[in-house]
Amino acid sequence: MATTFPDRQRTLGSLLRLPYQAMQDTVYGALAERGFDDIRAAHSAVFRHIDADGTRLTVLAERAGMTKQSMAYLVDALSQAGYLATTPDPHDGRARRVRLTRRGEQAMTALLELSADFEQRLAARLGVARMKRLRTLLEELATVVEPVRAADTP
Amino acid sequence: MATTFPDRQRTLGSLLRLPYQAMQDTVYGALAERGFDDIRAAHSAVFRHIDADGTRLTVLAERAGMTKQSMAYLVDALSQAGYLATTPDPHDGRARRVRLTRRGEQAMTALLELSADFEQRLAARLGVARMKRLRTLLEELATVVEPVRAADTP
DNA sequence: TCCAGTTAGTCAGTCTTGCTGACTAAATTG
DNA sequence: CAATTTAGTCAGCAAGACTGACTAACTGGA
Repeated sequence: MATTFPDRQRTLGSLLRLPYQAMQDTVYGALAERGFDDIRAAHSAVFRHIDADGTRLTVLAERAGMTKQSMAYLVDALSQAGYLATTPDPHDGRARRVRLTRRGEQAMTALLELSADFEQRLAARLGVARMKRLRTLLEELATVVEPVRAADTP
Repeated sequence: MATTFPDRQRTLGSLLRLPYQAMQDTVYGALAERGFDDIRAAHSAVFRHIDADGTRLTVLAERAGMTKQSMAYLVDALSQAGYLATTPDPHDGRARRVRLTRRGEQAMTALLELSADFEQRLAARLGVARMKRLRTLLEELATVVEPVRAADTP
């Protein structure tokens, strides 16, 4: 018999991870089926943070909370796959602006659609009202997370 | 000016990821400060799924949703660091039972404590009632995720 | 009972995604 | 204008996941 640890209740972490993982798997799986099979979850760090009129590599890295080398790696892959184009920054000879190509925009649209889809399917089972409350609570949680995190090392 | 994409509202995914990441960082950071500095977030796949009287490698892998090779890698690292001990299964000469050592139990206790701590600090800011509602909704969400995921490829 | 098939785990190699450190070239500032 | 900062690149490393091919041990049916 599996003697489970007695006091082991689900941590908040696992409650957050479960739906997050499921969503990732489903959304990126579906994205691949739609023909965007060279986009992986890690690449979302770019899509999430890029502006409509282009963004510098360093800014992308900052926003994503990673090193510029790591961001460069992601941008490189997406560029080679045709989702991004980089142009030199007219105001700064060192910098390059990273922009979405048309195909990049299509990918991002698909990504947002599929995410909304997944959420809607969850809402259909959970109840729309509940999903709305959940969303609201998560948004409130977001505003509260950073202070707690910062208070970590006083 | 950063011309953000107009219709970009937060996806459910990012709402889940933000607190999850923060919690991971905080909890595993604090765990390191308590002297368990050789335990990384990936190792939680073991702690989460191991039973008090030991568990087979393959079972751990199944529960964690990963290959047995990957799980073996994690178990190996934790064994070398003294958190796990493996004994041959008396009923099956092929199998090994993986168990927590005393130190392993201490680590797991710390892990659960620190997780509860973090949740409590969030609750203090969010309000206990809200945190309770959030938890309930996340638990309900969990029961609903698998069906939706399965319905993915009909 | 024995042999065919399944199961537990290992070995070897690969890929993805992050990191650090050292560097060049361009911009900024005192 | 020299010193410093900033943007990005190059090279190398590590963790954590994967696949494929394998050995040893168990199991069920003829």
